[in-house]
Amino acid sequence: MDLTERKLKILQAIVGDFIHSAEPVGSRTLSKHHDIGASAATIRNEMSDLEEMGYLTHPHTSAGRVPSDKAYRLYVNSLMDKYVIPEQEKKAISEQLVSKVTELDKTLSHASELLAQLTKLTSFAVTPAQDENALKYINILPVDENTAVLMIVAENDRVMNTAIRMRSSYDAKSLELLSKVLTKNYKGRAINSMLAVDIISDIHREAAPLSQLAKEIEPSFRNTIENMLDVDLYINGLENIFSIPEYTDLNRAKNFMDMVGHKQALTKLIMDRDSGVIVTIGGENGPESLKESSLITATYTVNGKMVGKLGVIGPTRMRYSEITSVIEYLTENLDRAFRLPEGDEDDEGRDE
Amino acid sequence: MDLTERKLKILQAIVGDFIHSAEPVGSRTLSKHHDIGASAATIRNEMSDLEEMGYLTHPHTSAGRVPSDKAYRLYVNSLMDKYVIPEQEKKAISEQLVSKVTELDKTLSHASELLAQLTKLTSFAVTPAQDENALKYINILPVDENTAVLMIVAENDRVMNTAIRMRSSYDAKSLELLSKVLTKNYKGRAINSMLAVDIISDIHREAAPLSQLAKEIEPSFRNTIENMLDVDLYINGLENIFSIPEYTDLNRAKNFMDMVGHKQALTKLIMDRDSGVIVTIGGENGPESLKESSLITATYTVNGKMVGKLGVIGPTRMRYSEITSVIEYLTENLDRAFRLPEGDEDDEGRDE
DNA sequence: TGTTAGCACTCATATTCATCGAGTGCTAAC
DNA sequence: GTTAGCACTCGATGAATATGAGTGCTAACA
Repeated sequence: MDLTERKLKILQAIVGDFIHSAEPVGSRTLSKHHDIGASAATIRNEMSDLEEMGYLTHPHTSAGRVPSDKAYRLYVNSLMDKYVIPEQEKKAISEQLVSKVTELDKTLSHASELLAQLTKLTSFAVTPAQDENALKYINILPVDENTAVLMIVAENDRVMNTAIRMRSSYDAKSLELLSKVLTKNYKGRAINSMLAVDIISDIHREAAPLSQLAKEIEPSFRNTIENMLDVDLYINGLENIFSIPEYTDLNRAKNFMDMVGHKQALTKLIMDRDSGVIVTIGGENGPESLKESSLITATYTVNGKMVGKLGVIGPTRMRYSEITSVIEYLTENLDRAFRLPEGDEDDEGRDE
Repeated sequence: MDLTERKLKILQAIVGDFIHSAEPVGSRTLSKHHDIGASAATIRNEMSDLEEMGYLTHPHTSAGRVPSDKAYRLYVNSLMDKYVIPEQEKKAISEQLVSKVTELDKTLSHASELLAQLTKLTSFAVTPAQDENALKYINILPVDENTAVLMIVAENDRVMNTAIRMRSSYDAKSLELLSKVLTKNYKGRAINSMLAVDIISDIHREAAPLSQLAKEIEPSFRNTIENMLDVDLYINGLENIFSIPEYTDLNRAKNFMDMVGHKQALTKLIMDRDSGVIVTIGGENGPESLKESSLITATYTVNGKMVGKLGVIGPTRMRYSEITSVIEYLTENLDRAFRLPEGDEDDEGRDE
């Protein structure tokens, strides 16, 4: 069976109506409210065909039709109109996101809030993954008699540090030397590759007198690397799901919260997605807990290098057109906010 | 009217029953299940008195009695039995909380998770406020030609830093000098008092040649101080409220999520509470959004100095005895986990 | 051959009504 | 002061019924 022009028109009308009403769509309503150019009876026949083809389902015999994941997919790919964001909303978004690059975390958390507010869904944002980032600088600084601070700077100037309580007394010169050796050794290496490094033997081989110190530093070093690799996940707008008919069923609401509560799993899921604005619908998401939800994510970049994600999660019946547009516009603004003001550097990722 | 022995007994029975059943308690049920030593009719009379005194209410004429906030308060203060935590649960808690002081954030977030799981309520934890903490060390390190890192260490060895993109070229000597002057000037000052400091004029007065540099550093300095003063709020167990009868009403659930979603307000509310295990019931909480909830918070200390809070939030009908015990035990363990292993320092706060 | 009107049938939802029972408050007797 | 007895209240439960949007099928039509 073919997807004729008319079938597409009907499908589009059904998806569009259902997205706004959350009510199964019947043939008569459709013929009245849309200019299909066919009677209710004809539409009924077409609907029956569409159901056979897997685009529609039937909650029960005497109810109207409801789009399947497959229908939403078709809708998103080719049926939906492009949503045009009103100028005043654009302006509001832009104004909210003016920021300094040093406050990445706050800006991001703010962007997530904004997204929840704009879409009236649950939104999230993850800080950029540092995995592939290169180490740039390692320094261990004496602070007082028994404290030093280990500081690791990545190529993108993200800094992470840990205070170290020194067991034995130490001398500043050794620390300085150790810092130099460490920087020399590991500068340029990807941060995630550092977990596999055995700094104790490396130092032992190269600068045996520093061995003891290296041993003492090692756990903190490892720790700091791990912390650098961690990303944060911000979630906002959980309360919004209560205004969505799909979640008036307590069980559904609970499942939703349960799923969102598993931050680790959610973070991984989000990070593993492709770049750009990506829509996944119901079953396409994989995990059982997301069978009735859709995810829309987008990628933002910091200074053209670090890459993070943000997006929304909601029922499969979602205002796809509007939301993809908003997310896209939001990330464009984030990219701009996260671009270095001037003093660029020896890298790609400059396009304006 | 007096709270006779019998009235107290009845009140205790009602609160105890209601906490577990969530159903209004009637006189007959009470006389059957508890050894009050009076008939249902007598109990009825007493209940009527208790209602008049404000300890009980009536959802409707023909329903049993429900405790008021005032009753819960009396119950918490003097009626409830002390809950004894089973040894095996104690062991489980202790094992979960072994930690290193360097990973305060992770341990805390973990403690919050654990608390949600143990209480089957919504839990939260805030990182310690740094307001009163003293500055110990300021350093601005050259990283490469156009980047430096500003690092501020507090007396308790919490470190915060920001990468600074230098506008003009700078020389390492000046940075070092500036660091020294800054440290000398501000060492020992409370972090929150630093927001009022005008480092530009201070430097101008003391070391005029560094003025230009100070100007360049200033925004980052301010920023870093602000970041140090920020606390994080972890929330867990949001999904738990769906198993609580009080929140099967969608509206209540939404209000709850709304309230928890206002993280700033919630953080402030938590931080402003007194030390120790504190219970506030319904209207005692202040804000309208918490009129039907109770909060239990406790204080943990890091190395006897920094002080943070954690706790749970749930319906006023809460297992107060069990939960206060669990929170108390948990914070004791946290205190232990956050105590420095050895090499103590020149300070108070050592008690074991 | 595709389209349409007509009609019987389905089934979730809303409404009404009676019943049930836990609980109260009051009275009168102990 | 305590208790038994009793009328009364009122939410909850459940059966019976009506409603109506919607379907699928058939037969007529262009």
